[in-house]
Amino acid sequence: MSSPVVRFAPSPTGRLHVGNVRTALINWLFARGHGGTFILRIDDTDTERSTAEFEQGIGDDLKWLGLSWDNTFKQSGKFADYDAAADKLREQGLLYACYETADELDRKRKIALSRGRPPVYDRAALSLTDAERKAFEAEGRTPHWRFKLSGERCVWDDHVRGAQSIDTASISDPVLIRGDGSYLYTLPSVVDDIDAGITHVVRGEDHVTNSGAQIEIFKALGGEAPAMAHTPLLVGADGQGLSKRLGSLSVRQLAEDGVEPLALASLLARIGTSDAVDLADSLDALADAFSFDKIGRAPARFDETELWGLNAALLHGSPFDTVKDRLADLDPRAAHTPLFWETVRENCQKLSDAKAWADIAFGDIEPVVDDEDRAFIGAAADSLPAGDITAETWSAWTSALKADTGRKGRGLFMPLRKALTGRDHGPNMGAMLQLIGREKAAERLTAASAA
RNA sequence: GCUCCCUUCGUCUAUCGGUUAGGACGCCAGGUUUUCAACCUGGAAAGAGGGGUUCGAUUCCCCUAGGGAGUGCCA
Repeated sequence: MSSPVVRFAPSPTGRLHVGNVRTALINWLFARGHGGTFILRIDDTDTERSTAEFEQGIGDDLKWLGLSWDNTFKQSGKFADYDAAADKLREQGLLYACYETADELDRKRKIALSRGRPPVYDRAALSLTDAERKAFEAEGRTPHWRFKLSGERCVWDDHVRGAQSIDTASISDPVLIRGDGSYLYTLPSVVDDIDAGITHVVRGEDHVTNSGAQIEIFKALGGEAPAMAHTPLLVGADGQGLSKRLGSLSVRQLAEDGVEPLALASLLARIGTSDAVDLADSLDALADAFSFDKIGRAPARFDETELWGLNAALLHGSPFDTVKDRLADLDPRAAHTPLFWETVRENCQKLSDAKAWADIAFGDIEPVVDDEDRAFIGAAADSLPAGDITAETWSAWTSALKADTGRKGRGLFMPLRKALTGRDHGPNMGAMLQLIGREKAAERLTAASAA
């Protein structure tokens, strides 16, 4: 395949959530895997709802995930191009003025529905006389403009869905220009796709009907429609649509909750595909493995439990150097020695979990001791080897305790763990003892045996 | 209502009419270990339901049920 050119086209009316960032990721992976170009297009034709803040936020979300773009532009700067395209359509008689109000259209839809008919626009405006048009304009109505669909079946070979066929007679002629003269997304998208030389339109399957109409617009504007790939949408772990939970599943929220970018990318790139969902080494590795024909046609389940599993796996394999700075921000004590991270990472699902272990290793804790272990802890306090605590201290100490007390296994180790860390689970005790240090260890053991 | 799409172990999926229906994650058990984790070994676990077509259906067709999407002067 010659280098593809793809685009991700969010509208800056909110932050990215897992659903649309997945579309961005798939576009990026496809481009990256084929030496192509990834364009970020800001669809801000809806000037009412679009904000510069959201635009910035979307960029931040993409960068956080690790997606960079080769080029970016905003639709709000290209109105002249859209005007020219609209003229071209008018010349062909494919763009016609309509005078119905939103309420009237709404009523027409309801009537059609109540009669068991599909709510397709009846093209009443097409048979308006000049006098009628003048009358409408005299009462102050400004027209909105619809594209005249051919009424034929629009077919294409979708990279994900296979052979597609949309009966354009069964859908309404799309409104391209609002009554106030502003553009809806339909026409600008096509104009920009032609202009940018987009070779593949990759988006969610909520757009398949749009594609039917837009392919006709591509043709009317003299362009050849790009290849199309419509991916199934995401559903929640319960199999239900994601829409109600979108707020909590924003990229920003997930990042704040401690999700690592590569964990999210690994999950989003693989769910709903025939590849196993596991942690990828890098985005590039994901790109190498990516292929449209691995994507299934059923909705893909986005399961947060799975995400956290990947997040933990990522952290467990992260070397100290890669997290040192963030650890220092979290708690300066956690970044002093690689031993700390190497010891506690196996017990972290998110990086911030290390904070609790730093408190246990370096702060003050409440030792935990069961009554029947009190004497044993007392003996342990007395036999703590003298001198600095090294990697060997723990095993020397516990071996001696084993010989002296006859305790072994869980009965030997668990009381020590609880007395030293205040918890019944946690990282390797040999290393924890080193981190805790002689002084604090002695204090805790004494406190536990006396309590 | 109408249109389109989908339905295989708990989950994501493989299977291009004939398979002991395979894999991954998860789960369970055993092993190892010092708890957790990791690791090793083993195990349980699936064709939504009903009709066809066929020598033979998970696979093809129809119906039903369930799910997703669309049906906007949103994108």
